[in-house]
Amino acid sequence: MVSFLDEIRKIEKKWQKKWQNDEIFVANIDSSRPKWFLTVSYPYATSPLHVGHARTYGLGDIFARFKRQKGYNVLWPMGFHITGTPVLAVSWKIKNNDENEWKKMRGFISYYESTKEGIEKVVSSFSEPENVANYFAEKIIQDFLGMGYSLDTTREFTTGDPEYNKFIKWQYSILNNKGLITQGDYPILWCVNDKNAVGEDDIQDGDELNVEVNEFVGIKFKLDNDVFLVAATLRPETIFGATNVWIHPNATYNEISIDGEIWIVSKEATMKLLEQNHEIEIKRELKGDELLDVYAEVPITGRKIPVYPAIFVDTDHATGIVYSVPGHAPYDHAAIADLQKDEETIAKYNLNSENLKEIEPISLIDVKGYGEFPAVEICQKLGVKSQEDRDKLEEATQTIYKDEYYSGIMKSNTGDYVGLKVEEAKNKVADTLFEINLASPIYEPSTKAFCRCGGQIIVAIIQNQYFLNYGNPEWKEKASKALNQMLITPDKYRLSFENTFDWLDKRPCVRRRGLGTEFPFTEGEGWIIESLSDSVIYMAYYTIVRHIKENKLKPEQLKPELFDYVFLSKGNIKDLVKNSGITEQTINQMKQEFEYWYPNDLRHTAVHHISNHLSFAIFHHTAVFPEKYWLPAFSLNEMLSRDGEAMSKSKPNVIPIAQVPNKYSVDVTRLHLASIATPETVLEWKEDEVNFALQRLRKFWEYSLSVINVSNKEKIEFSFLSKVFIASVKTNLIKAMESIERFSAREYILEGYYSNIRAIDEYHKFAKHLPEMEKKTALQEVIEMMVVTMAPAIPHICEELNERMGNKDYISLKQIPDIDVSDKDLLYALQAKYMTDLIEDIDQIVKLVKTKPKKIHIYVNADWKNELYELAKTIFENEAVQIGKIMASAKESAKLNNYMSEIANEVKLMFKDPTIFRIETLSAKNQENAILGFKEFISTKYENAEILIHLSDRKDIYDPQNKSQKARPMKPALLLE
RNA sequence: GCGGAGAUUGCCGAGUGGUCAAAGGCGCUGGAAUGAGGAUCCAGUCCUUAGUGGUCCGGGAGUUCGAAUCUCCCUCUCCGCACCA
Repeated sequence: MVSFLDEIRKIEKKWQKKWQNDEIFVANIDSSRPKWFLTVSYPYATSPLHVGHARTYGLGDIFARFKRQKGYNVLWPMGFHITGTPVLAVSWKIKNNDENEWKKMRGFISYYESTKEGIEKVVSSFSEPENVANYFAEKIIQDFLGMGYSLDTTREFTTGDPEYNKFIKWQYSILNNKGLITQGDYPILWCVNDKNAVGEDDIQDGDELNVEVNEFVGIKFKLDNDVFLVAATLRPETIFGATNVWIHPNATYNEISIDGEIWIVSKEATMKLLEQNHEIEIKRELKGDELLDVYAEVPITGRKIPVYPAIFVDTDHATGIVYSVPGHAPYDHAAIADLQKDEETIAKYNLNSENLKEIEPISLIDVKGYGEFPAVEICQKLGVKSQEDRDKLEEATQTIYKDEYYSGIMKSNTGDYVGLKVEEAKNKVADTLFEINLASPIYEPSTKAFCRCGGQIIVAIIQNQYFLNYGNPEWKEKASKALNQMLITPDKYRLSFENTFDWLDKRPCVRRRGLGTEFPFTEGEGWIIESLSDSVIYMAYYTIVRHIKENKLKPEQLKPELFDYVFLSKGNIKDLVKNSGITEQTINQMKQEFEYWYPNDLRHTAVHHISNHLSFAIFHHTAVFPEKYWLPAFSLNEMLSRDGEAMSKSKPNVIPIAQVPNKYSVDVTRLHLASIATPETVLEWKEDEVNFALQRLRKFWEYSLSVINVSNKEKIEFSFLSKVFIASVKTNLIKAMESIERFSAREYILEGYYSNIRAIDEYHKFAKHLPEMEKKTALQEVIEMMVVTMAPAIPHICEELNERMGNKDYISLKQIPDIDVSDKDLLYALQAKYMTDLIEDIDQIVKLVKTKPKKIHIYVNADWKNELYELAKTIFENEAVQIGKIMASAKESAKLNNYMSEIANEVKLMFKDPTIFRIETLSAKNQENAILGFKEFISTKYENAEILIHLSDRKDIYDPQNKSQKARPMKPALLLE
């Protein structure tokens, strides 16, 4: 027997093939229909995609399909990102026989190749970067089509295409013309061996080390001979507590002439400074001990302090010279304490021991939780014995740094900075020092790190680096205006954009490494446009790429004037034809297509792009295009995790898209991914829960098949239960349609699909006694509505059902009709809810009494109670609920003032739970009708108990326990006998 | 560091001023079916009760006729910030 899974898997493949063969998702200009242009960010082609990506693309597909079925001419194209370093990194590692990379790639390729030889062959081919990109681009598209995505694949391109590079150059010429590109110095991580910039990829253990650039303040301590000892610090505010300077006695130092001054720094530091944009000449080399016991002048305070030896000084860290603040720096405290009792060293370097003994810590910061000298305190607390207790000293330093930074206040001995928080003082002191030219920035990596080539990593300053100036006020303002007009969904991400916009400033936009478009203003110098610039206006390129390919246009034909004309309507077509050699017809086609499709109506992507590419996309659109082409809407979703860890390409917890069709099923996975959580939550993938989607899909399939061939020749008059059923389904579908209009795919599926499956279940439960033909006809009506409305989510199964219903058209292209819900339908839906509650109540009591009732008396409330509830609802719609007010109003009501004593009691009850003033109620008559409609079901459910309905308004009803009094609208009273 | 988001019943995850004891799933318990298991189906799953009552949404205080939802404080968790994309 063929299992359901096998069957739908076959169906999925069948329809994908048909869609492709008939090219039903290829989009062309059609001015008779409104257009809708969707983009989902193109994937990076260095690995196969996984179900986490399928969450993002799957949502996009639901939107695209929905719009298509709502009468829009939908364009959803796909391209590939291959620029930047990743492709090269993969290739480099494969070429250099990096074991891990080989292993990783073998794993990836095994999704697609079945033989060992096949896998090896593909991986070996990755030594050529273009093979990496081409292979994965092809596989990713294959995976996408295998998920049933309704892509227009005729517009594929990669960011490495030479034609595309022309487009990016055009973008940069516009940005440059508008003055949005600026130049300046910029510190970067740099390998001394390669003489090149490095990224995380290039650093040994780069992902763990997390190396950053730190800016130290190199403070200049003047010696008598106008030479400066330069001590670098992250805490310039402690300058007021300096007691001495530390030098490593055995290390080698250089005296250098730098930018017109003479400095002494460690030999290693000299080498680093050479890369940091200075004029440097090395005068001489000297040993540390040559500098001991001389005096240096502290900037700002002007005090003279001695130079002492310390072995904790690391000459490969910053300048290799340290100024000592024993009151607030644990290392300094430990070192000075060591030295003061170290007669041997004092003698060895012939230090003036009286002066040395006089050195006392200086207190300059008030810190909560500490006394005068925090460093001394913490060293005692942690039991630091000497400057060689490195671990403890590290810990002490971290703790003090944090505590002083957040809660420290500058003391009275700190000149202009008295009373400032350390957080502020730190920068102010640094600024002052820079101003009076007694300090200079020194850059150093946050951690010692080495390049994969073995070279040390330092910080270099790139001069005249190019930046995109997102800080440009006019640009920012324009972008903010664009943002304010946009739809962002879920809306909570709007704030993230606003914050990003706030801090966005200059961003370096050229790179030394990686694939990409050559930077047009420094041709031949080896500068590449940074790769995010490839991803900000490329949506426009989709509209024209087909014409470039079909007409085999050459890159050199794609002159800036062409793009100016097509995108901005600038220039003269005759000249353009002459200059480019492209026909007038082709140029006009490109222009028309752009103008037809643009703007990009919705861009859907994962949230982690907010702070970069999505924000940049807004910026660049405002810079390049006129307002009518700005981006109107973004929709976002979070990522996917498994076992609590983000599913990411480099981890073993991934489920590749390639395995979805056979491991699960496409429609099941689509349904699950879109409905299990709202887009803004990180979704945890659980196998067990996928199964739920499968069961529901099967149920839908079976229900559908059971009515597919039903043909009802005579018109069937639906009974109450059937009407209620159809009304509930319609109400659910209306909610579903409203949801998907807002791009809430989860609600759409929950309401339109899961709720309706449940409604069908319920109907079958309640309507057992109805004639078969009526049940089938009602179900058929419902299934027909569901097949067309749910096709965007589960297109394959819906196509199949549509076909089996005898239709020749594609459900993927079929219009979703407007669903009418009449007042009558709303009433039915309310009655259904009323009955669900009532049956639950009966159930509850039956369980409590533990005997089987022979008679079930249902007491429907007196009419005046509805009147009272309605009155309360009106009065308290917008104001505080008060008992006196309702009594007074009731008294004035002709209908109610006869019942004032009962009302007094009722109102008291009502006030126990003021929420009661909000509910929708049913009149006694409508309650009765509902109960009558369900009477047979209830009776059967309780083993043919007799159902008796009593209207409390009637005089001589059977009511031995006076239950009728307790009946409330929507809550009838019960008596079981 | 800078900036942001969040904490819901055994777990995941909806709900963001009013039928909210709080959807749905998972798990668990019982039943149906079965050679057994799995899968499936049905029912139950805070406490109490011939019902319409109590307690509850990280902890504490407050606003309101009414708070999971709003405000303040506290505790904890997560995310983004690169010559990565």
